[in-house]
Amino acid sequence: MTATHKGRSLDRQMNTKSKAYEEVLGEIRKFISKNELSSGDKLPSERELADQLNASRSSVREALRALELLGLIETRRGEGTFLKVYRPYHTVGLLSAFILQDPNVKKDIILTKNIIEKEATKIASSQLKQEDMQKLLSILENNELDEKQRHYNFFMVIFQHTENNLMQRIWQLMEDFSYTMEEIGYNKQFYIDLIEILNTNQQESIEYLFEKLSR
Amino acid sequence: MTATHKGRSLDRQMNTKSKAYEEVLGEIRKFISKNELSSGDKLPSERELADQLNASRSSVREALRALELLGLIETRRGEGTFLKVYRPYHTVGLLSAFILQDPNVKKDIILTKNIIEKEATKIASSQLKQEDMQKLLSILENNELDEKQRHYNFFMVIFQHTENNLMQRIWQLMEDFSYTMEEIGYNKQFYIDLIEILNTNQQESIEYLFEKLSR
DNA sequence: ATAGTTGAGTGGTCAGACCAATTTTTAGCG
DNA sequence: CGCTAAAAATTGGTCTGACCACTCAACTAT
Repeated sequence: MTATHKGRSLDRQMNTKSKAYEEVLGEIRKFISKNELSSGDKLPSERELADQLNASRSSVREALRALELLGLIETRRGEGTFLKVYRPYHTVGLLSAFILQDPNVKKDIILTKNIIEKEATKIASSQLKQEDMQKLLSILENNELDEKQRHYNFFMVIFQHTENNLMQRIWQLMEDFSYTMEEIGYNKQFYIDLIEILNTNQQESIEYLFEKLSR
Repeated sequence: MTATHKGRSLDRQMNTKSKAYEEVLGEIRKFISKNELSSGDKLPSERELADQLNASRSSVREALRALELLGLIETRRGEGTFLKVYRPYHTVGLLSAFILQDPNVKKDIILTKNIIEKEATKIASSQLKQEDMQKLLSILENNELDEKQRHYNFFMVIFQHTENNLMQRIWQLMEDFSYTMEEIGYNKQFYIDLIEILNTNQQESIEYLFEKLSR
């Protein structure tokens, strides 16, 4: 009875029965790395992808829509699909509406974010120049920024001097999640102290300053 | 009822010309909050949603797939779609996979992983009991483990005492990625020293021990 | 009462058809 | 030859309808 059996070409085992759109996701990732695409570059069209990956256009679209919602790609009707600079703020609103208030997750995010900020500051401390300090000060003095924006901009400057993109991305993501929840600590004095420490190059005090936040 | 005019029922303004799947996303969110659904609860079927939201099943699926990729829902063929406990870990993993295309992220991974291991150790240090120390020792003495496995098992014990799932998840992810690249540092003496430090409760030395690795 | 069958419901995937916006090509004119 | 305007091709956006594979509950025959 032949059992036609046409499903995905490669379900090497039963255990890896991934869905079509997940495989498409993986293939797109491979394609990006193989061709060394970066933000702004164009991806093949949906029809082309479907053809090359041996999947239907619907499946390809499911993968692309998911990527779009995550903010990794941008699609322009009539033009195509493009890689995007990852900017988190977009997805948050939607996400937070779905997220149930799990206090454990909240605590993890705050703690981990705090650690990453501390380490980033330690790394960046030797790289910050006088103009960077000026930039940090002007962020503090800019009264048009609310607390969240101030924090984000402040540490954005710092992360840019860590030369560690991965850490910055992880941080941005957590910043994103914590955007909707009331942050703890981080009063204005914290930033002032931090700038002072950076100015006088007392790197050992960074640890101490951040430690105070956790309590 | 007029019935003609079939485009999206509500494009409140021209400026908010959202796509169908985005509106579906919003409608699903409303549905969830209106019916006070929480994790484990079942969503209407795809066909039902398509019908109620006046959209095609394709559009509904694009929205659902995006939610699934975000880790907000879970689908079981033959059963239905269910709300899931939200875990940011999933998203972190997903994003990282796309971020790691950059060739010089290798360095970033090693550095970041190192930082996380250090901080996790500091956090866990006060939680580790005598039996845990015994476990760590036995991992070191198990000659059936290769370097990678030893490292993984060793820190897995430590991360289990941090009570920070997010951090552990991030670490595991980076472990995965670094699996194919030759690791630096981490000779056997490192673990021995670390155990000694933990035994004698010299938490200040943790920082120093890890610092040596980076050079 | 039990075991086996059947059928309805659900997600997974696909093919094909239009529409709408944009780009590229072509045709036409000066 | 050069420019502009129309036509064609390309691309994303949406919808319809069709199967398949899987799950579960109702039904049936033993």
